[in-house]
Amino acid sequence: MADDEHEGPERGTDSVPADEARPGPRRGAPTIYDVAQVAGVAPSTVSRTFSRPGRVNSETADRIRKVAAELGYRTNPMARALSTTHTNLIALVVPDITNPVYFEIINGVQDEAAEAGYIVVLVDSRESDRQERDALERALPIVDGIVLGTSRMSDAAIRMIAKQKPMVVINRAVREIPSVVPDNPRGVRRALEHLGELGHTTVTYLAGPEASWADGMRWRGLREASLELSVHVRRIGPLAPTVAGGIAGAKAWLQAPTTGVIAYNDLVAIGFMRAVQARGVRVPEDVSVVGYDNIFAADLVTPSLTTVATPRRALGSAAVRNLVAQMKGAHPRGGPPVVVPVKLMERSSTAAATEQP
Amino acid sequence: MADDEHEGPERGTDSVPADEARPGPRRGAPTIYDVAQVAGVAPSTVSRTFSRPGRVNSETADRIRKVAAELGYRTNPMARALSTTHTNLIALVVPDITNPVYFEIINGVQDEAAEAGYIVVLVDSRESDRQERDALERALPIVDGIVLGTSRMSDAAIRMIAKQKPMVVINRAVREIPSVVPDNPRGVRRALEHLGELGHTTVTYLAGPEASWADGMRWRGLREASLELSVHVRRIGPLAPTVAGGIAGAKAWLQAPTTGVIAYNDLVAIGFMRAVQARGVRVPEDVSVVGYDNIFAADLVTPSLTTVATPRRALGSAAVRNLVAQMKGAHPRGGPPVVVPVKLMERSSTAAATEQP
DNA sequence: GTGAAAGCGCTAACAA
DNA sequence: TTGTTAGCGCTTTCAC
Repeated sequence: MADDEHEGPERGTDSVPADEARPGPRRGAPTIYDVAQVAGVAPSTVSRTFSRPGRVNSETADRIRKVAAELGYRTNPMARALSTTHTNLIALVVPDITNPVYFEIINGVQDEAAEAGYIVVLVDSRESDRQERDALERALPIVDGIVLGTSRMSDAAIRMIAKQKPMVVINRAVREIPSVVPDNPRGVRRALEHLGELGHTTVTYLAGPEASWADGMRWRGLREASLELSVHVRRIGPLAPTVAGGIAGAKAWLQAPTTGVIAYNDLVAIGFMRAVQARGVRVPEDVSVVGYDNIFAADLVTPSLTTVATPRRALGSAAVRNLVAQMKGAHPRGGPPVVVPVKLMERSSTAAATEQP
Repeated sequence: MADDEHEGPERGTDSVPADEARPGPRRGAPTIYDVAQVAGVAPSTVSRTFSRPGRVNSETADRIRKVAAELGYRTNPMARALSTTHTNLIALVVPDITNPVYFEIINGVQDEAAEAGYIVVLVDSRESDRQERDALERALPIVDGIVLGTSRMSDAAIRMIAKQKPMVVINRAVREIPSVVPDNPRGVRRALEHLGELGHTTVTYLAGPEASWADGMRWRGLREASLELSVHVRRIGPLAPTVAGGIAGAKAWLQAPTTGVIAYNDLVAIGFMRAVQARGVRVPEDVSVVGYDNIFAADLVTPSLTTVATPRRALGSAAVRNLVAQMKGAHPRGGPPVVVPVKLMERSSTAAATEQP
């Protein structure tokens, strides 16, 4: 281990009491210049070794890598970013981390991003247009691309931002912007089919927030399916996409009950069930309810909730794949959204229709 | 709108078919030099205007800001980072985003970080020591500090990293490293007290993962409280901190039932309830169960779960406050952990003890 | 295949 | 208070 003697004194200096070295950037972290000097090559060669392997003789490269390892060299991301103008960061925007729907999306995004060598920056928009724009504005200059997971911003605002950085939108279609969405029409259709097969002739749709693109899609899909399947659908809402929203929906529903109910999402469905159960209405005996999303809690409540499972992890990873392609130079395809399939999870909150409650 | 004529031709060029302008860094984004020139000052003055307001004449500053606004100047974070060596990014490490326990922590961290002008980078360690180290290793060079939300790494590994960047640990105490933890001893004590008051004389503790620092704390707290309160405690485990873990725990518990059960966390409690209910055991009539954490689903299950609420949002924000102080130069205080209070939520899964089931 | 040198955009002494 | 001048560490032509 008789190293290059140049190292001697410096190492020695380095080993003063660690207490002295307060946390922070390592003073004198080795740079390409240090490596270059020890390896007896030019800095540019060291740079190439790490940024363009292959553009350098494999023997010199080996030597350089060895020296780098010995010196503990790590390429400085900021310096690299300054000259290349990309950071290997992507922003993931979600309206509310607290909403169980996003966990899996986050996971999908994380996984795929990690695989592609990107780090993700979380932007929580707190369900607010303003917050979302501000937070995004702050993150924008440091990221290479953006995944918009269910945005609350206007199409115009979204397009504005998409002009500045590659972007892909989840759970929403915005013209000219690549997007990936679950197969909502199919989802609500399956839900309605299921209820129809169980003999329900009229079902109530507990609608989501007015601004929700997905809600529009679902309601439309429901109406279309309604015709084909000759099941009547009614609509209550708009409702907040939460347990509280479901409770509010229940109040309205009690005025004019139906034997079947399809909710905007699982949270609403759960709120609805609790509220009607509290009034003595039995689920599924008196009313069958179908949720949407298949969140974790759907399988925990009593009765367990029949629901349309959206492939949220797939949504997240598909989005990142698309984004990475864009960042690698592919032109953003303004085509139709990528749609990923959904699946009906039949559980215990639905049963054959009996008489009107 | 007769702008500076210099802009004319370039703007024109800029408005060619948008398809041509592939997404990416705005070509020729204005720099401090552009602003300086137009404002008739030196670049350094522009720099100061934004990085050290106050160190520049307020009139010139106004003028500069005006020009900057007109030109659409935005300071380049990468360039700034390169010369200052800090990025205004902090890393938040959580073992599993999917675990409901972390949502609120994430929120607390996000809020406090935003307030302090930091952006958070999410590092999901997938409950794996390896993954955590790798991911952290990647994020390390670009962040100014780290919040470790329930780490799976060894104390030594943690200390290693803390040498490089300011850090604060949540849910765990590591010597020499600032940390913030919930009042676990108090939490389990309250749980046991509650059960004791209800007449339970023997309770089973459904233990968490072996590697869990919190589990150790809770078990220890339980044993101590057991003496004082003269309630017998038994232990089953280690168990995975999941619904599945709870189901496994139920199997063991059925061999030797007790009228009271305290679970490592809510997920375990929920799994336990489901499993014993499936065997015909009634909750709370036959067995009272207390969870830990008060996750969202705790109030959704049947019966709703009595549980110890940990102030997770407070945990997150306290951690960031401490971290920011460190990054601002305060020496990391190796003192005792900051402990935040917990609270017992009495719901429907606990009731007076009857005979042994 | 490798080296020399010019930036990337900003901050930070040091002068004036 | 403001200007001048070096860098920060890396990438990237352009020669050799």
